[in-house]
Amino acid sequence: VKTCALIDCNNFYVSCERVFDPSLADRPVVVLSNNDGCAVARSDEAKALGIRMGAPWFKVKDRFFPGLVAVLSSNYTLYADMSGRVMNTLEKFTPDVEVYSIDEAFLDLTGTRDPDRCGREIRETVLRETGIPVSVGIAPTKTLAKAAGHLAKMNPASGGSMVLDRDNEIRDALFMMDTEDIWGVGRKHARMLAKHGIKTALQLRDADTAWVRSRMTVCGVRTVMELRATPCLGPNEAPLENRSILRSRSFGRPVSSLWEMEQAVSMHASRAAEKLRSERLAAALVSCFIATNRFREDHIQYSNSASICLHDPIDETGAMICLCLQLLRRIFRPNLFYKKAGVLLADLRPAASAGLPLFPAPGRDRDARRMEVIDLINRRMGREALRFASSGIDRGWQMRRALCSPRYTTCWDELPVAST
DNA sequence: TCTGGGGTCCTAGGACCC
DNA sequence: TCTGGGGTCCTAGGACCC
Repeated sequence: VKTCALIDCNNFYVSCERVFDPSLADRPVVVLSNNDGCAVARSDEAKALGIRMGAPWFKVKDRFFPGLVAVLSSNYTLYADMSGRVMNTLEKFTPDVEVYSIDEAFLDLTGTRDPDRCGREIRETVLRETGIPVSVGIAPTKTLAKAAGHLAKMNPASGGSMVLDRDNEIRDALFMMDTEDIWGVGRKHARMLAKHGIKTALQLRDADTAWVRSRMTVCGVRTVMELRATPCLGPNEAPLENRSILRSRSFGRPVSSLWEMEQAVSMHASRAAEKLRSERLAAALVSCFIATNRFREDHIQYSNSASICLHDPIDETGAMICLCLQLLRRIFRPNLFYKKAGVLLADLRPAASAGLPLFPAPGRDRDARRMEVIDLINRRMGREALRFASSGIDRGWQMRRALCSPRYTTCWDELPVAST
Protein backbone atom coordinates (compact mmCIF):
# COMPACT_ATOMS: atom_id res chain seq x y z
CA VAL A 1 0.00 0.00 0.00
CA LYS A 2 1.19 3.46 -0.84
CA THR A 3 2.15 6.14 1.63
CA CYS A 4 1.73 9.60 0.25
CA ALA A 5 2.70 12.76 2.10
CA LEU A 6 1.55 16.26 1.35
CA ILE A 7 3.77 19.08 2.57
CA ASP A 8 1.97 22.41 2.56
CA CYS A 9 3.62 25.66 3.64
CA ASN A 10 1.43 27.59 6.05
CA ASN A 11 0.34 31.03 4.80
CA PHE A 12 3.31 30.79 2.49
CA TYR A 13 3.77 34.37 1.30
CA VAL A 14 3.28 35.74 4.79
CA SER A 15 5.71 33.18 6.19
CA CYS A 16 8.33 34.21 3.62
CA GLU A 17 7.98 37.85 4.58
CA ARG A 18 8.28 36.97 8.25
CA VAL A 19 11.57 35.17 7.69
CA PHE A 20 13.10 38.45 6.58
CA ASP A 21 11.20 40.76 8.91
CA PRO A 22 10.76 39.20 12.35
CA SER A 23 8.74 42.23 13.48
CA LEU A 24 5.86 40.74 11.48
CA ALA A 25 5.61 37.79 13.86
CA ASP A 26 2.39 37.45 15.85
CA ARG A 27 0.80 40.33 13.95
CA PRO A 28 -2.01 40.29 11.43
CA VAL A 29 -0.21 40.34 8.07
CA VAL A 30 -1.73 40.50 4.59
CA VAL A 31 0.05 40.12 1.26
CA LEU A 32 -1.68 41.69 -1.71
CA SER A 33 -1.82 40.63 -5.35
CA ASN A 34 -0.53 42.68 -8.26
CA ASN A 35 -1.67 46.29 -8.26
CA ASP A 36 -2.42 45.68 -4.58
CA GLY A 37 -5.81 44.45 -5.72
CA CYS A 38 -6.72 41.51 -3.54
CA ALA A 39 -5.54 39.80 -0.37
CA VAL A 40 -3.79 36.65 -1.56
CA ALA A 41 -2.17 35.58 1.69
CA ARG A 42 -3.13 36.18 5.30
CA SER A 43 -1.49 35.28 8.57
CA ASP A 44 -3.57 33.38 11.13
CA GLU A 45 -4.13 36.65 12.97
CA ALA A 46 -5.42 38.30 9.82
CA LYS A 47 -7.72 35.35 9.14
CA ALA A 48 -9.03 35.69 12.68
CA LEU A 49 -9.93 39.30 11.94
CA GLY A 50 -12.19 38.05 9.18
CA ILE A 51 -10.09 39.08 6.18
CA ARG A 52 -11.15 36.72 3.42
CA MET A 53 -8.99 35.10 0.80
CA GLY A 54 -9.17 37.13 -2.40
CA ALA A 55 -10.95 40.03 -0.73
CA PRO A 56 -10.67 43.23 -2.79
CA TRP A 57 -8.41 45.28 -0.60
CA PHE A 58 -9.97 48.67 -1.17
CA LYS A 59 -13.22 47.26 0.19
CA VAL A 60 -11.85 45.88 3.45
CA LYS A 61 -8.94 48.11 4.33
CA ASP A 62 -11.06 50.79 5.98
CA ARG A 63 -12.49 48.27 8.41
CA PHE A 64 -9.17 48.01 10.20
CA PHE A 65 -7.24 50.55 12.23
CA PRO A 66 -4.27 51.84 10.33
CA GLY A 67 -1.22 50.08 11.64
CA LEU A 68 -3.08 47.15 13.09
CA VAL A 69 -2.65 45.04 9.99
CA ALA A 70 0.72 44.92 8.25
CA VAL A 71 -0.02 45.15 4.52
CA LEU A 72 2.59 44.12 1.97
CA SER A 73 2.78 44.08 -1.80
CA SER A 74 3.76 40.69 -3.15
CA ASN A 75 7.36 39.85 -3.96
CA TYR A 76 7.26 36.78 -6.16
CA THR A 77 11.00 36.61 -6.64
CA LEU A 78 11.40 36.16 -2.92
CA TYR A 79 8.67 33.52 -2.73
CA ALA A 80 10.12 31.53 -5.61
CA ASP A 81 13.52 31.55 -3.92
CA MET A 82 12.08 30.43 -0.59
CA SER A 83 10.06 27.75 -2.34
CA GLY A 84 13.25 26.35 -3.84
CA ARG A 85 14.85 26.17 -0.42
CA VAL A 86 11.89 24.30 1.02
CA MET A 87 11.85 21.81 -1.87
CA ASN A 88 15.59 21.22 -1.52
CA THR A 89 15.11 20.45 2.14
CA LEU A 90 12.35 17.97 1.34
CA GLU A 91 14.69 16.10 -0.98
CA LYS A 92 16.71 15.08 2.04
CA PHE A 93 13.88 12.76 3.01
CA THR A 94 13.23 11.12 -0.36
CA PRO A 95 14.26 11.73 -3.97
CA ASP A 96 10.61 11.21 -4.82
CA VAL A 97 9.45 14.82 -4.45
CA GLU A 98 6.70 16.06 -6.73
CA VAL A 99 6.57 19.84 -6.60
CA TYR A 100 2.90 20.54 -6.95
CA SER A 101 2.85 24.31 -6.57
CA ILE A 102 4.95 27.10 -5.17
CA ASP A 103 4.05 26.09 -1.62
CA GLU A 104 3.15 22.41 -1.85
CA ALA A 105 4.83 19.12 -2.62
CA PHE A 106 3.89 15.46 -2.55
CA LEU A 107 6.40 12.97 -1.20
CA ASP A 108 6.25 9.25 -1.76
CA LEU A 109 6.98 7.74 1.63
CA THR A 110 5.97 4.19 0.76
CA GLY A 111 7.82 1.77 3.00
CA THR A 112 8.40 4.23 5.83
CA ARG A 113 8.00 2.35 9.09
CA ASP A 114 6.85 5.23 11.27
CA PRO A 115 5.05 7.79 9.09
CA ASP A 116 3.94 9.75 12.11
CA ARG A 117 7.48 10.37 13.29
CA CYS A 118 8.63 11.03 9.75
CA GLY A 119 5.97 13.72 9.37
CA ARG A 120 7.14 15.44 12.50
CA GLU A 121 10.76 15.28 11.40
CA ILE A 122 9.90 16.86 8.06
CA ARG A 123 8.10 19.68 9.81
CA GLU A 124 10.92 20.36 12.23
CA THR A 125 13.61 20.16 9.60
CA VAL A 126 11.92 22.51 7.17
CA LEU A 127 11.22 25.01 9.92
CA ARG A 128 14.78 24.86 11.20
CA GLU A 129 16.47 25.11 7.81
CA THR A 130 14.20 27.60 6.04
CA GLY A 131 12.13 29.28 8.72
CA ILE A 132 8.92 28.26 6.97
CA PRO A 133 6.26 26.43 9.02
CA VAL A 134 4.57 23.61 7.12
CA SER A 135 1.68 21.22 7.62
CA VAL A 136 2.10 17.56 6.81
CA GLY A 137 -0.65 15.14 5.81
CA ILE A 138 0.10 11.46 5.28
CA ALA A 139 -2.33 8.94 3.78
CA PRO A 140 -2.64 6.21 1.12
CA THR A 141 -3.69 8.62 -1.66
CA LYS A 142 -3.06 12.22 -2.61
CA THR A 143 -6.64 13.29 -1.98
CA LEU A 144 -6.61 11.72 1.48
CA ALA A 145 -3.19 13.24 2.17
CA LYS A 146 -4.70 16.62 1.32
CA ALA A 147 -7.51 15.90 3.74
CA ALA A 148 -5.02 14.88 6.41
CA GLY A 149 -3.08 18.09 5.86
CA HIS A 150 -6.29 20.06 6.14
CA LEU A 151 -7.01 18.39 9.49
CA ALA A 152 -3.46 18.98 10.67
CA LYS A 153 -3.95 22.68 10.04
CA MET A 154 -7.30 22.84 11.79
CA ASN A 155 -6.18 20.93 14.89
CA PRO A 156 -3.43 22.60 16.86
CA ALA A 157 -3.27 19.41 18.94
CA SER A 158 -1.94 17.53 15.94
CA GLY A 159 1.28 19.49 16.03
CA GLY A 160 0.96 20.27 12.34
CA SER A 161 1.27 16.69 11.18
CA MET A 162 -1.45 14.09 10.71
CA VAL A 163 -1.49 10.51 9.51
CA LEU A 164 -4.65 8.91 8.12
CA ASP A 165 -4.09 5.28 7.34
CA ARG A 166 -6.51 3.15 9.32
CA ASP A 167 -10.00 2.66 7.93
CA ASN A 168 -11.78 4.00 10.96
CA GLU A 169 -9.54 7.07 11.13
CA ILE A 170 -10.26 7.83 7.50
CA ARG A 171 -13.95 7.28 8.08
CA ASP A 172 -14.06 9.64 11.04
CA ALA A 173 -12.07 12.29 9.19
CA LEU A 174 -14.28 12.19 6.13
CA PHE A 175 -17.40 12.31 8.28
CA MET A 176 -16.22 15.63 9.72
CA MET A 177 -15.29 17.10 6.36
CA ASP A 178 -17.51 19.19 4.07
CA THR A 179 -17.53 18.20 0.42
CA GLU A 180 -16.25 21.63 -0.52
CA ASP A 181 -13.06 21.04 1.46
CA ILE A 182 -12.18 18.01 -0.63
CA TRP A 183 -9.37 18.52 -3.09
CA GLY A 184 -10.97 18.45 -6.52
CA VAL A 185 -14.44 19.53 -5.44
CA GLY A 186 -15.07 23.20 -6.03
CA ARG A 187 -17.94 25.51 -5.20
CA LYS A 188 -20.11 24.55 -8.15
CA HIS A 189 -19.94 20.83 -7.56
CA ALA A 190 -20.33 21.25 -3.80
CA ARG A 191 -23.54 23.16 -4.33
CA MET A 192 -24.81 20.53 -6.75
CA LEU A 193 -23.96 17.73 -4.32
CA ALA A 194 -25.66 19.49 -1.42
CA LYS A 195 -28.82 19.71 -3.50
CA HIS A 196 -28.76 15.93 -3.70
CA GLY A 197 -28.19 15.53 0.01
CA ILE A 198 -24.45 14.90 -0.17
CA LYS A 199 -22.85 17.18 2.37
CA THR A 200 -19.88 15.34 3.84
CA ALA A 201 -16.84 13.78 2.28
CA LEU A 202 -17.96 10.44 3.67
CA GLN A 203 -21.24 10.65 1.79
CA LEU A 204 -19.40 11.42 -1.41
CA ARG A 205 -17.03 8.53 -0.87
CA ASP A 206 -19.99 6.16 -0.55
CA ALA A 207 -21.95 7.66 -3.43
CA ASP A 208 -22.79 5.71 -6.58
CA THR A 209 -19.90 5.88 -9.01
CA ALA A 210 -22.05 5.98 -12.14
CA TRP A 211 -24.09 8.82 -10.73
CA VAL A 212 -20.92 10.74 -9.86
CA ARG A 213 -19.60 10.09 -13.34
CA SER A 214 -22.70 11.56 -14.94
CA ARG A 215 -22.62 14.67 -12.77
CA MET A 216 -18.92 15.35 -12.30
CA THR A 217 -17.21 13.58 -15.20
CA VAL A 218 -14.28 11.27 -14.75
CA CYS A 219 -12.54 13.81 -12.52
CA GLY A 220 -15.27 13.29 -9.95
CA VAL A 221 -14.89 9.52 -10.16
CA ARG A 222 -11.17 9.84 -9.59
CA THR A 223 -11.82 11.89 -6.49
CA VAL A 224 -14.26 9.27 -5.18
CA MET A 225 -11.77 6.47 -5.82
CA GLU A 226 -9.06 8.42 -4.05
CA LEU A 227 -11.36 8.89 -1.07
CA ARG A 228 -11.80 5.12 -1.08
CA ALA A 229 -8.02 4.85 -0.67
CA THR A 230 -7.45 3.69 -4.25
CA PRO A 231 -4.74 5.87 -5.81
CA CYS A 232 -5.95 7.41 -9.07
CA LEU A 233 -3.68 10.41 -9.38
CA GLY A 234 -0.29 9.05 -10.33
CA PRO A 235 2.84 10.80 -9.14
CA ASN A 236 4.28 11.38 -12.57
CA GLU A 237 1.13 12.07 -14.50
CA ALA A 238 1.59 15.77 -14.88
CA PRO A 239 4.40 16.44 -17.34
CA LEU A 240 6.70 19.18 -16.19
CA GLU A 241 6.71 21.17 -19.39
CA ASN A 242 4.13 23.89 -19.68
CA ARG A 243 1.38 23.50 -22.22
CA SER A 244 0.86 27.24 -22.43
CA ILE A 245 2.41 30.47 -21.24
CA LEU A 246 0.31 33.46 -20.30
CA ARG A 247 1.39 36.93 -19.30
CA SER A 248 -1.22 39.49 -18.43
CA ARG A 249 -1.86 42.39 -16.09
CA SER A 250 -4.71 44.57 -15.08
CA PHE A 251 -4.11 48.29 -15.48
CA GLY A 252 -4.12 50.46 -12.41
CA ARG A 253 -6.32 52.95 -14.28
CA PRO A 254 -8.58 52.68 -17.27
CA VAL A 255 -6.61 52.84 -20.52
CA SER A 256 -8.07 54.08 -23.78
CA SER A 257 -5.26 54.90 -26.17
CA LEU A 258 -3.80 52.47 -28.62
CA TRP A 259 -0.37 53.73 -27.69
CA GLU A 260 -0.71 52.68 -24.08
CA MET A 261 -2.19 49.34 -25.06
CA GLU A 262 0.77 48.77 -27.35
CA GLN A 263 3.13 49.46 -24.50
CA ALA A 264 1.38 46.91 -22.33
CA VAL A 265 1.16 44.23 -25.00
CA SER A 266 4.81 44.74 -25.95
CA MET A 267 5.77 44.19 -22.36
CA HIS A 268 3.67 41.05 -22.03
CA ALA A 269 4.98 39.68 -25.32
CA SER A 270 8.51 40.29 -24.15
CA ARG A 271 7.92 38.65 -20.79
CA ALA A 272 6.16 35.69 -22.38
CA ALA A 273 9.01 35.26 -24.86
CA GLU A 274 11.50 35.40 -22.04
CA LYS A 275 9.70 32.61 -20.21
CA LEU A 276 9.43 30.68 -23.46
CA ARG A 277 13.15 30.93 -24.08
CA SER A 278 14.06 30.06 -20.54
CA GLU A 279 12.20 26.79 -21.11
CA ARG A 280 13.91 26.30 -24.47
CA LEU A 281 10.55 26.25 -26.21
CA ALA A 282 8.97 27.87 -29.25
CA ALA A 283 5.32 28.75 -29.74
CA ALA A 284 3.22 27.86 -32.76
CA LEU A 285 0.13 29.65 -31.50
CA VAL A 286 0.32 33.26 -30.40
CA SER A 287 -2.69 35.03 -29.02
CA CYS A 288 -3.33 38.52 -27.73
CA PHE A 289 -6.38 39.52 -25.70
CA ILE A 290 -7.81 42.71 -24.22
CA ALA A 291 -10.81 43.46 -22.04
CA THR A 292 -12.63 46.27 -20.33
CA ASN A 293 -13.36 46.34 -16.59
CA ARG A 294 -16.10 43.85 -15.93
CA PHE A 295 -16.91 45.44 -12.59
CA ARG A 296 -17.81 48.76 -14.15
CA GLU A 297 -21.40 48.24 -15.10
CA ASP A 298 -21.59 51.83 -16.28
CA HIS A 299 -18.96 51.24 -18.95
CA ILE A 300 -19.44 49.61 -22.30
CA GLN A 301 -18.10 46.08 -22.08
CA TYR A 302 -15.83 44.64 -24.70
CA SER A 303 -13.36 41.82 -24.81
CA ASN A 304 -11.72 40.15 -27.70
CA SER A 305 -8.74 38.12 -28.71
CA ALA A 306 -6.89 37.45 -31.90
CA SER A 307 -4.52 34.62 -32.52
CA ILE A 308 -2.34 33.22 -35.20
CA CYS A 309 -1.07 29.74 -35.94
CA LEU A 310 2.45 29.80 -37.26
CA HIS A 311 3.85 27.32 -39.66
CA ASP A 312 7.23 27.85 -38.08
CA PRO A 313 7.08 28.24 -34.30
CA ILE A 314 8.87 31.31 -32.96
CA ASP A 315 10.83 32.00 -29.83
CA GLU A 316 12.45 35.30 -30.69
CA THR A 317 11.56 38.31 -28.58
CA GLY A 318 11.41 40.90 -31.34
CA ALA A 319 9.27 38.73 -33.59
CA MET A 320 6.97 37.98 -30.70
CA ILE A 321 6.47 41.66 -29.95
CA CYS A 322 5.80 42.56 -33.58
CA LEU A 323 3.34 39.75 -33.97
CA CYS A 324 1.45 40.60 -30.80
CA LEU A 325 1.23 44.25 -31.81
CA GLN A 326 -0.26 43.14 -35.11
CA LEU A 327 -2.82 41.05 -33.31
CA LEU A 328 -3.59 43.91 -30.94
CA ARG A 329 -4.35 46.27 -33.79
CA ARG A 330 -6.87 43.82 -35.11
CA ILE A 331 -8.92 43.78 -31.93
CA PHE A 332 -8.34 47.24 -30.53
CA ARG A 333 -11.37 49.52 -30.58
CA PRO A 334 -11.15 53.21 -29.68
CA ASN A 335 -13.30 55.05 -27.17
CA LEU A 336 -13.33 52.28 -24.60
CA PHE A 337 -11.86 51.98 -21.13
CA TYR A 338 -9.61 48.95 -21.06
CA LYS A 339 -8.67 47.21 -17.85
CA LYS A 340 -6.62 44.29 -18.98
CA ALA A 341 -4.32 43.06 -21.70
CA GLY A 342 -2.41 39.86 -22.13
CA VAL A 343 -0.49 37.48 -24.33
CA LEU A 344 -1.02 33.74 -24.50
CA LEU A 345 1.43 31.31 -26.11
CA ALA A 346 0.35 27.77 -26.82
CA ASP A 347 1.15 24.80 -28.99
CA LEU A 348 4.64 24.82 -27.52
CA ARG A 349 7.46 22.73 -28.88
CA PRO A 350 11.17 22.40 -28.30
CA ALA A 351 12.96 25.37 -29.83
CA ALA A 352 15.12 24.76 -32.86
CA SER A 353 17.47 27.53 -31.81
CA ALA A 354 18.30 25.92 -28.51
CA GLY A 355 21.75 27.43 -28.47
CA LEU A 356 20.69 31.08 -28.50
CA PRO A 357 21.33 33.05 -25.35
CA LEU A 358 18.42 34.02 -23.20
CA PHE A 359 17.12 37.43 -24.01
CA PRO A 360 16.75 39.79 -22.28
CA ALA A 361 19.78 38.55 -20.41
CA PRO A 362 19.08 37.78 -16.78
CA GLY A 363 20.26 40.49 -14.49
CA ARG A 364 19.19 43.29 -12.30
CA ASP A 365 18.43 45.75 -15.08
CA ARG A 366 16.39 43.29 -17.07
CA ASP A 367 13.39 45.60 -17.18
CA ALA A 368 15.47 48.44 -18.53
CA ARG A 369 16.86 46.21 -21.27
CA ARG A 370 13.40 45.00 -22.05
CA MET A 371 12.15 48.55 -22.48
CA GLU A 372 15.07 49.36 -24.77
CA VAL A 373 14.23 46.46 -27.02
CA ILE A 374 10.56 47.29 -27.11
CA ASP A 375 11.38 50.87 -27.90
CA LEU A 376 13.71 49.87 -30.68
CA ILE A 377 11.20 47.55 -32.23
CA ASN A 378 8.41 50.07 -31.94
CA ARG A 379 10.53 52.71 -33.65
CA ARG A 380 11.67 50.42 -36.39
CA MET A 381 8.28 48.97 -37.06
CA GLY A 382 6.25 52.11 -36.67
CA ARG A 383 2.59 51.47 -37.18
CA GLU A 384 3.21 49.73 -40.46
CA ALA A 385 1.97 46.28 -41.23
CA LEU A 386 4.47 43.63 -40.44
CA ARG A 387 5.67 41.44 -43.21
CA PHE A 388 5.86 38.24 -41.36
CA ALA A 389 7.22 35.16 -43.00
CA SER A 390 4.70 32.64 -41.86
CA SER A 391 1.88 30.67 -43.30
CA GLY A 392 -0.64 32.14 -40.94
CA ILE A 393 -3.92 30.37 -40.61
CA ASP A 394 -6.26 32.37 -38.46
CA ARG A 395 -8.00 30.45 -35.82
CA GLY A 396 -10.26 31.41 -33.01
CA TRP A 397 -8.66 30.81 -29.70
CA GLN A 398 -10.60 30.39 -26.55
CA MET A 399 -10.55 33.34 -24.25
CA ARG A 400 -9.52 32.91 -20.75
CA ARG A 401 -12.39 31.96 -18.55
CA ALA A 402 -12.37 35.23 -16.69
CA LEU A 403 -12.97 37.04 -19.94
CA CYS A 404 -15.71 34.76 -21.13
CA SER A 405 -18.43 36.19 -18.96
CA PRO A 406 -21.70 36.61 -20.82
CA ARG A 407 -21.57 40.25 -19.88
CA TYR A 408 -18.95 40.77 -22.51
CA THR A 409 -19.75 41.14 -26.10
CA THR A 410 -17.26 40.36 -28.78
CA CYS A 411 -19.34 41.71 -31.60
CA TRP A 412 -18.24 45.23 -32.22
CA ASP A 413 -21.07 46.02 -34.60
CA GLU A 414 -23.59 45.78 -31.79
CA LEU A 415 -21.81 48.30 -29.65
CA PRO A 416 -22.95 51.87 -29.42
CA VAL A 417 -20.12 54.32 -29.90
CA ALA A 418 -18.85 55.64 -26.63
CA SER A 419 -18.08 59.28 -26.26
CA THR A 420 -14.92 60.20 -24.43
C1' DT B 1 -10.90 55.63 -7.72
C1' DC B 2 -9.33 51.08 -6.26
C1' DT B 3 -11.85 43.97 -7.63
C1' DG B 4 -4.87 39.09 -9.15
C1' DG B 5 -2.31 36.03 -12.28
C1' DG B 6 -1.16 31.59 -13.99
C1' DG B 7 -2.23 27.07 -14.99
C1' DT B 8 -4.65 22.01 -16.15
C1' DC B 9 -8.07 18.78 -17.81
C1' DC B 10 -12.65 17.08 -19.60
C1' DT B 11 -16.79 16.92 -22.62
C1' DA B 12 -20.62 17.92 -25.74
C1' DG B 13 -21.60 18.92 -30.04
C1' DG B 14 -20.65 20.62 -34.67
C1' DA B 15 -18.14 19.99 -39.05
C1' DC B 16 -16.59 16.94 -42.16
C1' DC B 17 -15.64 12.59 -44.50
C1' DC B 18 -16.79 7.98 -46.14
C1' DT C 1 -33.64 12.88 -54.31
C1' DC C 2 -33.75 11.32 -49.71
C1' DT C 3 -31.81 9.13 -45.75
C1' DG C 4 -28.36 7.12 -42.45
C1' DG C 5 -24.60 5.62 -39.52
C1' DG C 6 -19.89 5.71 -37.92
C1' DG C 7 -15.50 7.80 -37.24
C1' DT C 8 -12.36 11.70 -36.37
C1' DC C 9 -11.10 16.21 -35.46
C1' DC C 10 -11.80 20.71 -33.52
C1' DT C 11 -13.49 24.16 -30.38
C1' DA C 12 -16.27 26.56 -26.88
C1' DG C 13 -17.04 26.32 -22.49
C1' DG C 14 -17.04 24.49 -17.86
C1' DA C 15 -14.79 22.88 -13.84
C1' DC C 16 -10.91 22.71 -10.92
C1' DC C 17 -6.24 24.05 -8.67
C1' DC C 18 -2.75 27.37 -6.21
